Amino acid sequence: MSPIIGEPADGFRVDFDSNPSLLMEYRFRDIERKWQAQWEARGAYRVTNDPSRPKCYVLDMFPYPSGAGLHVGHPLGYIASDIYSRFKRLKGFNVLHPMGFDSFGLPAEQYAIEHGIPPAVSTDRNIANFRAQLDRIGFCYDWTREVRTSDPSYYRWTQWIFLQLFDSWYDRRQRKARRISELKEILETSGNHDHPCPGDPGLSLAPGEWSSRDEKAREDILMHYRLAYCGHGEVNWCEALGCVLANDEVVNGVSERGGHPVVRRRLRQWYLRITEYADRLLEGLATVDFSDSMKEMQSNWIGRSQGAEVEFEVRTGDAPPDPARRIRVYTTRPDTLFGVDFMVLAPEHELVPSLITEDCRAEAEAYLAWVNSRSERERMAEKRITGAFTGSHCIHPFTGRPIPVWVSEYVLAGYGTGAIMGVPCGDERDHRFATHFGLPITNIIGEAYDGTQANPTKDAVLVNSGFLDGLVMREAIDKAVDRVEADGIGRRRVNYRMRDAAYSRQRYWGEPFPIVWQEGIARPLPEGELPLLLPPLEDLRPGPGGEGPLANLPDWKQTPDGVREVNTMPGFAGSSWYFLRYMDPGNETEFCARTASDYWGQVDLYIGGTEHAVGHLLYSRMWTKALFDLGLIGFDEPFKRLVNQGKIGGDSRIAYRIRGTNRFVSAGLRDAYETDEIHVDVSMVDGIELDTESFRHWRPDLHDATFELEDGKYRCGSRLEKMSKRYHNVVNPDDVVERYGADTFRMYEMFLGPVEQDKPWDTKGIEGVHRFLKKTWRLFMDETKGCIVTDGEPSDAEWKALYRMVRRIGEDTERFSFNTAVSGFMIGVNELTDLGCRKRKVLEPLLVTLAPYAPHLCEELWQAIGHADTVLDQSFPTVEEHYLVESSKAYPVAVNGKTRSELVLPVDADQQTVEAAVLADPVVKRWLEGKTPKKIIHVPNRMINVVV
RNA sequence: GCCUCGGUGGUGGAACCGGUAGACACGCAGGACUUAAAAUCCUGUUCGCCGAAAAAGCGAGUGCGGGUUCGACACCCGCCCGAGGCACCA
Repeated sequence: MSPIIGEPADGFRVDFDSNPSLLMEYRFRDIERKWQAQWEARGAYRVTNDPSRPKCYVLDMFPYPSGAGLHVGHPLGYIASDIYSRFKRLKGFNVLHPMGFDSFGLPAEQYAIEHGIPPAVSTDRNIANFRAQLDRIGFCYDWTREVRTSDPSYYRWTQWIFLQLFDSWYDRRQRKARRISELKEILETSGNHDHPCPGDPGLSLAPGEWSSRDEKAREDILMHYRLAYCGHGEVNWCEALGCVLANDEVVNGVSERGGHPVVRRRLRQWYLRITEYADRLLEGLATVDFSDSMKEMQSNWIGRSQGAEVEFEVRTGDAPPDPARRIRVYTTRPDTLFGVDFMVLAPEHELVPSLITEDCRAEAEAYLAWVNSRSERERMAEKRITGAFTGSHCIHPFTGRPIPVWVSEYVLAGYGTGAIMGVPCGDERDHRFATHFGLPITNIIGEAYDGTQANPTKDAVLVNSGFLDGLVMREAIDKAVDRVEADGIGRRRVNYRMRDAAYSRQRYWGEPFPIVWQEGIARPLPEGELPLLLPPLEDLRPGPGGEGPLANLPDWKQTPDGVREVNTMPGFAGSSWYFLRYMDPGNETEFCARTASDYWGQVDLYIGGTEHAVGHLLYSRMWTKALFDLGLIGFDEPFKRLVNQGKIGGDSRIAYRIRGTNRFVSAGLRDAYETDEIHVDVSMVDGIELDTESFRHWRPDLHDATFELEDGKYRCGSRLEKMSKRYHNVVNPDDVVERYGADTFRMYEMFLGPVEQDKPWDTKGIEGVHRFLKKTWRLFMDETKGCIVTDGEPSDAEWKALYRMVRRIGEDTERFSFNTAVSGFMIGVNELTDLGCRKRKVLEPLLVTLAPYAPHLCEELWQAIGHADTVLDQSFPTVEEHYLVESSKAYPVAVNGKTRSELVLPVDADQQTVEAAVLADPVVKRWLEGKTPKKIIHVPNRMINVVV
């Protein structure tokens, strides 16, 4: 990484307005400052909702305004979307390209606790800093549409949408959300027979039963249907953070942030019933343009599996079978039903205590106690096979064979039914279990099972399988379930890995819930009382009993009508719908007018990182579907096309300190010593050469550092790793913009490689792009003569150079290939330079084409060649194809697939002409060695191949 | 273990549908201009062989091994390596 050292070449400043002759050289700093101010003053990026024009909605994932500010990796996606937006504007679209801030969240709260600065204050400060950094890069955001999730005028509507979800339930028959009032009617007139309760599957309401329940009981039932509901559940409790974490915030049993241990705890929590949307979220992926890996991640997360639930009767000792004590297992392989050799229940399974017999009690209870003593983390990390026999048996429903029932921690209480049937010959894990405990193994797949390893095939032919004998497993699946259903011992069932999303946090810096608890009933605040403001609070420590900091405000918590909910909403609340607010940001009576959302519709292009693959994207997709179901918007997928920008990695520089000394040895010589690695701040290094003076002044402990040089230089080691303060390898865009200009920075970030790809930052290459812009400048301007653009008629060669470039830029920009577009500009400008082209008719369209990439330079030159209007609103040039038509083509001529010669032939030459020309070619003759070719393949406009 | 995406010169990368591999840059080497530097411009730059050199030529070459094809970086089969995601999910 190249350092940003010293003053730039043209360091002195001159007032360009009073001294216009100095504009003859490319003074990017003055030019950029001038046009940023003018665009701002003119409202050049103001967007109106104008239904008479075709729309294009280009959106960046809005940032969390962290205190660290932007590094060079953040703007990558912003630049791509900015270029695309400007390009679409030139193509005649009304482009919505807004920006805002996801400004609620944990870091600001953490910062407040550590430094005593209120989150609202530090957040404002960070936003101001972000805004300044973004502005220097010259983005075309319409800042009048900015949203901040922590602004009351915004979160008022986050609260409002929450209330809509609270007032909705999911009708599985109609596959859509409906209002709670409609549910009440249904329950009242016909009970819940047609609408089983998602939150309480056992609930059965006969017609008429509804009205006989008291209000509390009715509200409890409704709560089990609501899309936003309050429930008690096992949650991921993190003692260190004093809060509950969502499943996707827990990684391997520790918190994603901070890596603190997480344990299971039962708490009252708000949830979003996203599981009801599982199928639609899955199906919606087919209608949307996301990358394969993104779709893959989402469907993995949803984790749909198809199978059957089968009930097994239990026999404990001599007691008669008890229909209430059946074990329900979930399996995706009902075809292996005859291969069941044991049952395994999760230790938490409710039947476990009643299944343990006297003979087995000591051992089984010891096992359960052991499991209970282990944290979730330990259980998940466990690789050994453990378990205990309960002493009870099941009866195989088809063979009557007794099957031993075991308990083991590898079966999860929360997935499926919390019980599985063990089929050792077909399942790897079951096989290990059976072998470990010496259980007999039934083979139902004949030779497909080798006796030592399970075979999970679906293509073997079943044996030992009663009515399934002779069938291929794949086909036996349906047959088995048909029989299970016919015999009334089970049913088809679809299962999901995804859980409902935990929607409350015991935190301060988030949206307060517009809910008041009244004798155990959650009462929504009337719409007119929104927003429910987040009260100012000094002390942000958690409240008592796992409640959030708001519980420390008794006056706020207690209202005449009851007790306020003191939890706040999670980070994803505000970000789940922000793309709608940009459409109608100032609306004080609606979250977004239907006319606005009908006009702008789906986001045509959404750019952001992969890290939001399952969280943010699934939540906002679900919110969109719910709002659509309720008729509040007209589309049910928010993002038509998603592009994931790659991460820009840091290129670290490392110095080697001889152990136990303050002497540093150059990288090439370090093998002679035992050394420790020190990450050196990249701003002190030129290439790999360390500026030893700056290094000495970097930290007090380095003042007396000494160096062992090679060739008079101290060379650093280098390593590619994450761009992070910790490694001192962060490059700030401000520095790059100051040294090379925003236009160079924009184009260089694009030139680095495909946007989707991860790549290291290397400042070295930026010179090439900067040279290109200077070269472009010199097409228009001469240092001594000033503007040198002429009015003559361009030559065919000049037209051709222009249109070839325009065509390429148009195609590349449309398909997001910005790196090749930049190279297309370079080729075009090189050609025009070689041709000495100064013609206005060529150079004007060049400026328009380049404007999305280098807006400041283009606007300046646009003005310099005599325009009073802005280059931003011109039309993208139309390619005059006839200048590009070639009459002849230099064909590569291959003999047996190897290129040997080149022949210039007319493009429309027929086969005979081509063959004659080829055979007459001396090089071809030499390779033929007098033989007659078998065939001459001629692909017009491509190549010629002679087959001997 | 499973899934997805990758692997091309010293470096970043290009080759869009199976048709001249290495565009465009960086770096490096040499040169011009200059008192000098910056800036700018020119030439060369995949590797090996042949050659004093240039030109020309020959051979190899897109992670490895096979295959399909007149022709493969691209398609098929089997591996290796890297990045990311999922993972006792029944």
